[in-house]
Amino acid sequence: MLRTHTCGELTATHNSQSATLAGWVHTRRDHGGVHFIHIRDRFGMTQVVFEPSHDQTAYELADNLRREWVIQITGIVRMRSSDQVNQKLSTGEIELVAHSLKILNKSDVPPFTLDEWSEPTESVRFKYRYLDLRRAEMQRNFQIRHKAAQAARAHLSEEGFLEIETPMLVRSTPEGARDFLVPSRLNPGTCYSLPQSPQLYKQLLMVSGMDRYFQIARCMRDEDLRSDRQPEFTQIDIEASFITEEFIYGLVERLMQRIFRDAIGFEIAAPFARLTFAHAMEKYGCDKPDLRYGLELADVTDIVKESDFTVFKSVVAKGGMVKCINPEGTLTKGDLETYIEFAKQNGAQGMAWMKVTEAGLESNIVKYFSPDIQKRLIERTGAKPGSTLMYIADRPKVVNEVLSRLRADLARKLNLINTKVFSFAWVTDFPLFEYDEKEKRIGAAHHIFTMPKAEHIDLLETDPLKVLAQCYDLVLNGIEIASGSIRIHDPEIQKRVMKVIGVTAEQAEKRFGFLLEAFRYGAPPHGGIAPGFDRIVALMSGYNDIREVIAFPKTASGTSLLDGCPTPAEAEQLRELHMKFVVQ
RNA sequence: GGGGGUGUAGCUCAGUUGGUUAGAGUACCUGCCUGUCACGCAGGAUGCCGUGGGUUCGAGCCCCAUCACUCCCGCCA
Repeated sequence: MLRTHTCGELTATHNSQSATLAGWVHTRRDHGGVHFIHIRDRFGMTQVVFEPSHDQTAYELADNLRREWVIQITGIVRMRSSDQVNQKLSTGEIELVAHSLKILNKSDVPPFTLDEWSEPTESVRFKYRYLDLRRAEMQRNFQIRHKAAQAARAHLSEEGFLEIETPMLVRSTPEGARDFLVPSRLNPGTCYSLPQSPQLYKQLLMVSGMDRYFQIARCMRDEDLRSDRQPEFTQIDIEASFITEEFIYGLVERLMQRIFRDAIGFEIAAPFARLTFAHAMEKYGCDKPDLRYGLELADVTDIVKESDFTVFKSVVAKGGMVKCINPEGTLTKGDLETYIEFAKQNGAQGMAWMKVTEAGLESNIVKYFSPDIQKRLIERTGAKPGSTLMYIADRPKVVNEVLSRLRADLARKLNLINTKVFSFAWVTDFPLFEYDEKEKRIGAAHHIFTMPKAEHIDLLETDPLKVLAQCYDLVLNGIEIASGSIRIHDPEIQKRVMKVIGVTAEQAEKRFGFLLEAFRYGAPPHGGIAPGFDRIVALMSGYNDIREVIAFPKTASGTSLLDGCPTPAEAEQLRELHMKFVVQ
């Protein structure tokens, strides 16, 4: 061992003992007659003092030290006087008086400083990610990530789940996200694909009688990226047999409690709130509402259609709706102009507003609303004097989209978000199908193996868009962090569902034949869920950007600034793969 | 695929209406200093103003194109 202790370990209890530390030079302070340095490793920092009276050789050598050099120091632990204690360091009560210094490695001048005050941009951080990861903040993030993974493993094991690996080279499926393809050398003209998720394999494991499966699984999707979407990401993939939705809710609530407790010492309350999809859309305008604040939407379609305001009336006449939000807090004329612009940019025709005062409603359109209608509007919205009613009238899709964004923006602007809270909610009772307006046809809302609600199965043929699914999302602070469903294990129901979305038996056979065949050999009822590990760790650590908790992330265009991938393939590689690139 | 933002010293940024030699902080180098801990003080070095083209007597600044990073929409069953 090149050290006797770590850099975060020495305290008053080690006073007068000899110790050897190894680590990086974090800072140096040359006082002429005495040198100080902070030596840093993953575990902390310790102040080292070089005094000529203690060791002339080490003192002179220390003069050459530079930031990020790797050194080994042996010395005596000494108490600092009370006025010299550094409260910010765990080792701040002591310092190491060096009598031997060995330079293990030098360093070029780093491109950015690794202290807590400098904020290099992402491009620089990603290019030198190995240096970025030396920063205390990043070291903390990956400790949290590690603890979260360990907690998930331990908890699921304790609940009887088996961790089983599924293949990375899999069959391409046409549904869902775009696949990454891996050409096969041994089979000219064919490709594997990288898994978008272990979905089909975990269902096969249920047919195999594994009963309870989990995997901390890497998933790859060749889609455009966002700050919360990387081309490869990690899920805590879970599947279980002979269960109902309630089992998943309880399991995941206990799992989340364990992860948050073990990783960041935070106790989260369970059971989590539950909202149906319909309720979420009505009150929040989206299927992943942030419940850290209220600001609920109110549907006033039935009230305003009796007004004389033609803008609202004509929208209602065309089958549209009118909803409003009533933020309390001061909104200036300028703010309202900004929000009208905001609404237009998000697809609305405009935005109407009324100020609520002690005397009633005020705005340039109030004259079109009778006193009775005004009273009913105030009642419906529960609006208090000082708040502002902001209306969007349009097709339901537009109204909800615009108002849910407006809601999020208002909450931020009016400082309504308690950032110390983790607000979990289950969103349930999603529709099984959705109508694709572009393709003019019905498609699966989740995936085609999702089980309809038992009481809605007979609607499959008569009114498929009314069929609700045994399908659930877990939302944390307005971000979807898990999604799952009870699966169809009955071939008859599977056929009926596929018929609704227009998949023929032949097409199904071609795409998922191996799964459907497996299901003919006694598939148990089963279901599962897949919490997004990166998102959970990011939120626990206080970020919205999952790149802060991924060791070597890609840029928004899917490249790596660190190693420069993707790179052109060598002609020889392509020849072996029986491939030719045709680049325009 | 569409829209927005950014690009100036190693790093983070400022740069006015187009006008002389492009600045600051920090990092870096040198010197001084025996109690600092984001040490201090003094001095020094550091620029393809993303790239290419254009307008102009003159461009960091205006115009066009392009690249990179980034955010949003589409996309992500």
